[in-house]
Amino acid sequence: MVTAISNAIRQIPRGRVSTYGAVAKAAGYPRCARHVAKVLNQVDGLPWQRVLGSGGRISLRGELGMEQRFLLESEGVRFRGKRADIKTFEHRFAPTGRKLRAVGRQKRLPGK
DNA sequence: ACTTTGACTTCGG
DNA sequence: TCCGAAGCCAAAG
Repeated sequence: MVTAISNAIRQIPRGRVSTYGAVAKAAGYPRCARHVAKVLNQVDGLPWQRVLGSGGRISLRGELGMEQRFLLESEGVRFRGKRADIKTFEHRFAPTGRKLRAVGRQKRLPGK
């Protein structure tokens, strides 16, 4: 799993970004956004700066956050205030037909 | 086997 | 738009 997620992250090309949730899903583990974060923190050699929170927000605080933003802008990713312009720069993962955990899970109770 | 741990996400206010 | 609460889930201790 750590491997699957790492691979997914490595697929994000320069000048593009993705989100924890999207990466998790692409790796075959929807709803495991937090694990993506953990992997980014543990495994090195990954383009960590290309993974953002939902909506293109940067989750890292302080210096690290600043650096992430700096690196992304260097790659050409533009920001709108606090968010990356995810609409135009989000990476679309190749459909690797991995079903693993993706199966059997339905949407949340419409209740509410 | 149980508890803690995340660079999360969505929703209501 | 910002904040807190609740939901989520595999890995590590």
